[in-house]
Amino acid sequence: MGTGRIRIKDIAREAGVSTATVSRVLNNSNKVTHLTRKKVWEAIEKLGYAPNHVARSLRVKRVYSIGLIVPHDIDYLFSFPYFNLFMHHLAMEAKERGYHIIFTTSDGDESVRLHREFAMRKMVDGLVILDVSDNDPRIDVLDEIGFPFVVIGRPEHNRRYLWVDTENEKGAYRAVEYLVQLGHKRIHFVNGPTDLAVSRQRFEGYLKALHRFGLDYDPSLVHNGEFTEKSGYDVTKKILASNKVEAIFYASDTMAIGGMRALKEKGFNPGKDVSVIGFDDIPSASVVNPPLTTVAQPISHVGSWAAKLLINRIEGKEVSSKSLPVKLKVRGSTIGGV
Amino acid sequence: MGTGRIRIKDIAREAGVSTATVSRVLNNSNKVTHLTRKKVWEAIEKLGYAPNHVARSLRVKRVYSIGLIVPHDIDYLFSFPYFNLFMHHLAMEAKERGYHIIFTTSDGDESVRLHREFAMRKMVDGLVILDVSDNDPRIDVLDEIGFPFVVIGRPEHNRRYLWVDTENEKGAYRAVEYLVQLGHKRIHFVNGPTDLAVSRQRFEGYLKALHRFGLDYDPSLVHNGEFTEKSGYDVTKKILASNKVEAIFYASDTMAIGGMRALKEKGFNPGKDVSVIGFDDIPSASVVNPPLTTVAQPISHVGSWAAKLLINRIEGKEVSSKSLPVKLKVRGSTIGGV
DNA sequence: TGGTGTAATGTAATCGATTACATAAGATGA
DNA sequence: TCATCTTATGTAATCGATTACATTACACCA
Repeated sequence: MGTGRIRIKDIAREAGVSTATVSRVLNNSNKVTHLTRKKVWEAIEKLGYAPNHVARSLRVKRVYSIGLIVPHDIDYLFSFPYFNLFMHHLAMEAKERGYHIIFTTSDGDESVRLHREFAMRKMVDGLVILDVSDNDPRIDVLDEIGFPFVVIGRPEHNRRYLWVDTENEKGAYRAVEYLVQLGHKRIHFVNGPTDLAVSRQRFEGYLKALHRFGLDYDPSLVHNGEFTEKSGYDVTKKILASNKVEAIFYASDTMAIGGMRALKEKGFNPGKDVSVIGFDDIPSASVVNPPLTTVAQPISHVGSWAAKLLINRIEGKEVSSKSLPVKLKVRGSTIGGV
Repeated sequence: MGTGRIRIKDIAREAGVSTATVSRVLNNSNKVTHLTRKKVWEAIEKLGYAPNHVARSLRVKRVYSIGLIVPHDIDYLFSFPYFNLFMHHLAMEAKERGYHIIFTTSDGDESVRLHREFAMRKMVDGLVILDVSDNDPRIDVLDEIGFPFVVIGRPEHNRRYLWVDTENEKGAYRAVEYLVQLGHKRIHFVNGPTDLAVSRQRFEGYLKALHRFGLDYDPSLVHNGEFTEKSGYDVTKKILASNKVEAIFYASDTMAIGGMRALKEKGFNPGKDVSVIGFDDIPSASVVNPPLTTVAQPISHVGSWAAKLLINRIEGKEVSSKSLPVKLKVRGSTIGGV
C-alpha cells in the first residue's frame, strides 16, 4: 500500500529507533540486534518503504549504473551484429552486480561532448565505448578526467586501457585457411573501413593466412567498404565488373549478404560455383539462401565480460583486458558446405 | 582540465557570487544580470565544472530518465521485431526532451518486483511496459503507486491507461484482403499465443476480412504458436501433414521464415505454388529467399511516440494514447509478387 | 526628499539517505 | 564494587545541488 512517500525517518519513528539504525538494517550492517532488525523490517513491510535511490547515490557517491552511448545512424545500428544480444548480456551481468545500464544515442558530432558530460556530471559510474577508432577523442577525454571505461575492440597496440575484444585476426585467418583448404587460390577480401582497428586486424589475419599457405598477396583482391548490406552489394558489383571470382571473404555478414545478392544477379550460385564467407554470425546468416558460412563472434560473452571488467575497475579491483575466441561455422555458401 | 571534483561552491567563490546565483545561471533563470552571467560562465569554463546530476535530481525530485525492463529470454529478444530500432527511437526522442533510458533485463518471475522497485525507489520518472499480457500485474502495481507508465500494445479494452499501439487488426485485415485478391480461398493463419492482445487483435482482423469477402471461417485453419522461427517451422510441418495449403498468413516474420523453411523442405515453392505473408517487416524479411511479403509495423514511430507520451505524462501535460498505421509490403513470397 | 515598487542577489533550509563520532548499556575481570 | 572494554544505538554532519524567503540597491514618481 506504499505510495512511495515514505522516508527513512518514518520507518525510524514507526520502529522506535533512529534513522541510522534503519540504514544499518537496510545495508546489512552486522552491528544490529536481531530484535531491532525484526522491528525495523516490520515497519518497512507495514509502511511499504523502499529507500530513495538518488539520495543514497548522492551520499555514497556511486549511482550503480554504467553508460552506453550509441551512435544513432541507422547503418551502424544494423551493422553491429546482435546489438541487442550484446546489450542484454551487458545488462544481465551488470544486474548481477547491482548495476544497470543507462542508454542514450548520439550523432557523431556530439558523441565526445556526451561522453564527457556523462562522466563529469557523474551520471554513471563508468562507460562502455563502442565502435572505437584510432585516436578516439572519447578515450582522451575520459583518460584526462580519470573516469572508468571499457572499450569494445582494440584500436591501438600502444595504448593502455581496458578492452574486450574478439580474435579478429585469428578469425580472418581461419576463414582464409578454410577457403584454401577448399582449393581456392584467388581469395577476394571485402574489408571494412580502413580507419577501424577491426579492419586492420582482419586484414592482418588475411595476410598471415595467405603467407602461411604460400599464396601471393595481390592488392587488387582487397577492397574496403562499409559494414553494410548496400556496400557489400556495391563492392561486389565492382569486383564482378573487372575480375573473375572464385572465393570472397567479407569482413561482415551484412556485407556478405549484400554481396551474395550481387553475385546471384550476375548469375553466380554461391556455394556451387563461388565460395562466400562472412564474419559475425548475425541472426540472418542462417536464414539467407544459401545459409552463410561465417566466422561467429561470441557477442554475448563480449557483453558480459565488458560489464564484469568495467564494474571491477569501478570497484577498484584487479582487472585485465580480455580477448574472446571466434569460431568458423560452415554452412551452405562455401563450395562443399552444408 | 576539470577533474570533476569542482562543486558549485567553487564556482561561486571564483566568480565572487553566491551559489544561488550560479544555480540561476545554470538553469537560465532570467533574473541574472548579463555581467554576472558572464562572470559565472567564465568561472565555469576556467575550472571545468559540470553540475552533479544526482544532487540536482534529489532536489528537483526528477531523475530525467525513463525505465525499460526487458525480459531476457532469448525468444522474446529476437521475436520483438527491430528491438533496437524501437529502443533507439525511444532514446532519441527522450534525449530531445532531456531524458535518457535506464535499461535492465529481468526473467519472468522477478519482473513485477523489478518494476515496483524502479518506481518506489524513484530510479526513473516513468516506465515503458513491453510485451504486455491480459491482467498484467505490473500495471496493477504501478497504478496502485500512481507511477507514470506507457504500455506498448493494448491488452484490454476496458482498462484506462496510456498506450502506443499499431493497427494490428487492420494489418491482419489487409494481409487477408490481399491474399483474397490473389484468388486464395483457404487461408491458413498461424497466430501467436492466445493470451496476448496482439494475437487477439490480429485474429479479429483475419475474421473481419474473411467475413467481408464472403469466406467461411474454418477453425481448423487457425493455429496458435509462439512468435519464433522454430514455432513457425513446427506449426507449418503440422499443417502440411494434414492439409492442402495454398496460402498462409503468419502473425510474425520470424514465424513466416520458419514456415517457409518447412514449406521448402516439403517441396513447396513460396511465391510460386503457395503464398506466404508475414507481419512486422523485420530486417531479415527482405533478405530471405524469396523476400517476404509482410505487414510492416512502424516500429521507430512506436519508439518515439512512447517516449513523447510518457514524458508528457511525467511532466503533467495532456496526453492521449496513439495507434500507429501499418502498411502491406508486397514482395516475392506471395504468388504474383515481386 | 522620501516612499514605493522592482530587479538582482544572498542566506539558509531542503531533498533523503549514509556514516563519523558520541554515548549508553552490558559484559568482564580484578 | 568499580574500572574497563565491547557492542548497540543515537546525534548530527554530510553528499551537492535548488529554491523559498530575506535583503539590498536602485529607479521612479509625487
